[in-house]
Amino acid sequence: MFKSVLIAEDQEMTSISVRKTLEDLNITRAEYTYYCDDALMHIRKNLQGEAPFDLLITDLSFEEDHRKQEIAGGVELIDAVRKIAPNIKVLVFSAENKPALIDDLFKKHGINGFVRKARHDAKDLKLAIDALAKGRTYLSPDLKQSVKQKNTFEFTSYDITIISLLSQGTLQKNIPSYLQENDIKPSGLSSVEKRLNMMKEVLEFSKNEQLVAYCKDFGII
Amino acid sequence: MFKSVLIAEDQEMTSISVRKTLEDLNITRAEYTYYCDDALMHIRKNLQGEAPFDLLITDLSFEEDHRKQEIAGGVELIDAVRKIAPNIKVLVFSAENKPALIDDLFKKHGINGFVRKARHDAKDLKLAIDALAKGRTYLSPDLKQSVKQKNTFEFTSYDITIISLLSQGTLQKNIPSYLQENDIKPSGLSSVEKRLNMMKEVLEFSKNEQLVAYCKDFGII
DNA sequence: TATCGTTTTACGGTTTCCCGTATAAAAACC
DNA sequence: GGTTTTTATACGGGAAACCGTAAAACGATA
Repeated sequence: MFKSVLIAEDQEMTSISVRKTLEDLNITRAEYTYYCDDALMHIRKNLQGEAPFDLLITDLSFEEDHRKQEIAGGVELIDAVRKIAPNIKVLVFSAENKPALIDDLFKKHGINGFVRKARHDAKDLKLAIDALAKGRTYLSPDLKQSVKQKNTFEFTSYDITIISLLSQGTLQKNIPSYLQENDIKPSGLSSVEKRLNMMKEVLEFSKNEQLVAYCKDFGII
Repeated sequence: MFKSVLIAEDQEMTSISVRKTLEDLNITRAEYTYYCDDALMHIRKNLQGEAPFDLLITDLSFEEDHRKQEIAGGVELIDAVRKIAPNIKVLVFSAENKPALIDDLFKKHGINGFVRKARHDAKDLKLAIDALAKGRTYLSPDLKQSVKQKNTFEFTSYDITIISLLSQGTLQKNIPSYLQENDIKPSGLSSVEKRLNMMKEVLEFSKNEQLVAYCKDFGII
């Protein structure tokens, strides 16, 4: 089992229950921070000490307040931590439930587990910590299907660029000039139209507004 | 101080910390439910008993699962509870931070306190319970300003209908026929255009796609 | 280099959207 | 009841988006 755990969570109430959960698992050495910057600092400080952290439990969204932070959210914190402590296990504890996003966390940010803040999250969290301690990964049961099934369509970065521009108010006919300036190819208006049509056909949409709504819902943009 | 408290909260972790908070305040008689229907049942059952509940602490959003529920969310629960137990104090504990919505809770649904799930929510919750016990109302400090200032733009149900239709792929020119079928007035195309223009002007947008993205971001649709 | 196949771009016609103005209806006021 | 003010609808010209087709550019291969 883990010897030393760090909790990065800005909600006091949730932080308290996570600590209590650790106590239940007989993990006595746990520290907690309410800010991402503090979390990174704690980890850095204990790197060479007698008891470096072997598990980080972190939220994804942290609220801004008067204290200016270098690290804005959980994803950036994970990347920063991984750079200085590659072997620490990372368990994300968040209310997020967008499959595309969670998939990314495992594949691109190398997290070891994800527990969603939901009905049985206390039990879930214990199971997750246990699984991670045994070298396995963990994903909340209610998410397992949705992440696997790879929701219908794989958006390329090109697609995301186009839809983002639309959602920011860029005129379709002005997208080519933006693409050229950023050396993105193809940049022709017809190519943009073609790609949009293709996306809409696959997803059975007829309007750009639907695409934007869809991408917002699944955290793609 | 309160004698008997009921907690309606679907997240196990949060429910645990709320119970712990009550213990800290020496409130020993607390029950908890993970579903709205159960909460109403508990209150109804204890109405005539020796210790009817004098405080309800409830979340707003409850997730659906296999158990079919009559009461879908916190707002409906509050209304239902108020009908059978007009004197119970109601404290909402939620991550919600839309000023318009919170304002409504106090004015139209007669809640006594609102604590936002945020950085200092544990301290906040204790202060709130104490305030309510003394017959006062309570609102999280970070919300006090924003509720007053009624931020940005107030979407009417008419606005939301229009933007929802767009996000579902309805052609703008077909919106009038939908509005007529549902007896929504005004139903003219010009009126729809006018309203869309007005929204875009206020929010400094130029395209419908931006409106859809904005409404998705703030949970308006 | 020539040829084939694919991808990208250019162009034109049609539909939809955008926006201003004019008319019609309703509400408020005297 | 009549007038003013506000609100809703109708219409039309121009811009943007949509969609199919044709031409051009590109890549791989021989």
